[in-house]
Amino acid sequence: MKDFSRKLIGWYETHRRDLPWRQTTNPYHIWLSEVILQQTRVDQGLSYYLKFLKLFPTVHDLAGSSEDQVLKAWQGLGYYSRARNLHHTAQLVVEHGQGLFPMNYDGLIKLKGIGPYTAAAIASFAYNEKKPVIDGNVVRVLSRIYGIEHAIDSKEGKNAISQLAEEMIDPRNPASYNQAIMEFGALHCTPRLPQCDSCPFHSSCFAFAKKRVSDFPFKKKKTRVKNLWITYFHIDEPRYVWIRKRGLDGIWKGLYDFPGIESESEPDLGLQLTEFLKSQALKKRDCVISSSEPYLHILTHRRIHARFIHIKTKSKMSNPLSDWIRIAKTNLSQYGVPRLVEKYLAGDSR
DNA sequence: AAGCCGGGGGA
DNA sequence: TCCCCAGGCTT
Repeated sequence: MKDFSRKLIGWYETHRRDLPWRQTTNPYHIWLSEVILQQTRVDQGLSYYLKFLKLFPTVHDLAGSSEDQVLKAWQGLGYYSRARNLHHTAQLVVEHGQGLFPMNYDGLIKLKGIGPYTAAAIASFAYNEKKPVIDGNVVRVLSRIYGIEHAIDSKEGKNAISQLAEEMIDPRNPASYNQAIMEFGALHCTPRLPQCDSCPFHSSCFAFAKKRVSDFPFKKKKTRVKNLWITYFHIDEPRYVWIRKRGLDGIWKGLYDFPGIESESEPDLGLQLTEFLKSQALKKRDCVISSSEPYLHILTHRRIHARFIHIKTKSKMSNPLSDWIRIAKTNLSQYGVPRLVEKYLAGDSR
């Protein structure tokens, strides 16, 4: 619909925020910004975008770094698979594309970490290809205006939205249209308290006409939260500290933390400490032991109850597990750690 | 289709 | 508290 695009882009031109990734058509810059902004607010991602451009000015710099360096730079932003995929894709682009990104949506979406949204964003912003972006903002705007009565996390809901998005995109200005509809959702047609009174689509919005704005969009499922208890052993030798790299497929994969024990019910701290000391043949009189206050770390799908047991000792561990790493304390800051550990280290790690 | 993956902000 | 954020991957 031509009128929709005209009004939308008109709104955008007067209300748009001045954001650095809107000043460029460089696919590397666009890709970086889009991955950083996946499930992440602009306010939260902006400083990371600037930091990444400074640390890794080109895709060659990113590819030439280590995954650990990328994860360290990503520390605190969450969803760390994004950082691992970013590094992987940078290396692939350098090795198989001479540092050039694929020139269209179909090529982009084959890359790790680039799904339908990100491929459409890069294709439209960098190449002006006519592919509609469908993010949380777009879903909200379209579902309200058209009154989508299907759950947006169902197949029917997704089909309805993507069909509408295809019809609505402005073939003359795909890049501007995509920027505009996302910005409109982010600033005007917000999840709560949208500014319907001053909305340019006031008279053509189904949800507003029916006084059902808060009904759209809706989901069928909500994620449920599981409790997780972690007991960390902060083994503090005079010049060294033990850490471990998190592997497998769980939370914080690729980051570092302390050796520890995880459980889905509340553990017996005294027992865990006793068994730890026994396993390392440590005598209590050879250590200074203190326990941190409990840390409650709230995530979307987890409530993590963490406790840091600080064990100051001059003894060397007699039986470290295979994934433990002994590093100089002065090097600890080079390792990417979860926010939880970062907070502990910044606070009462004495 | 459903589950999993972080961290933070707004109401 | 609850919901959501310029989503994507795995099972």
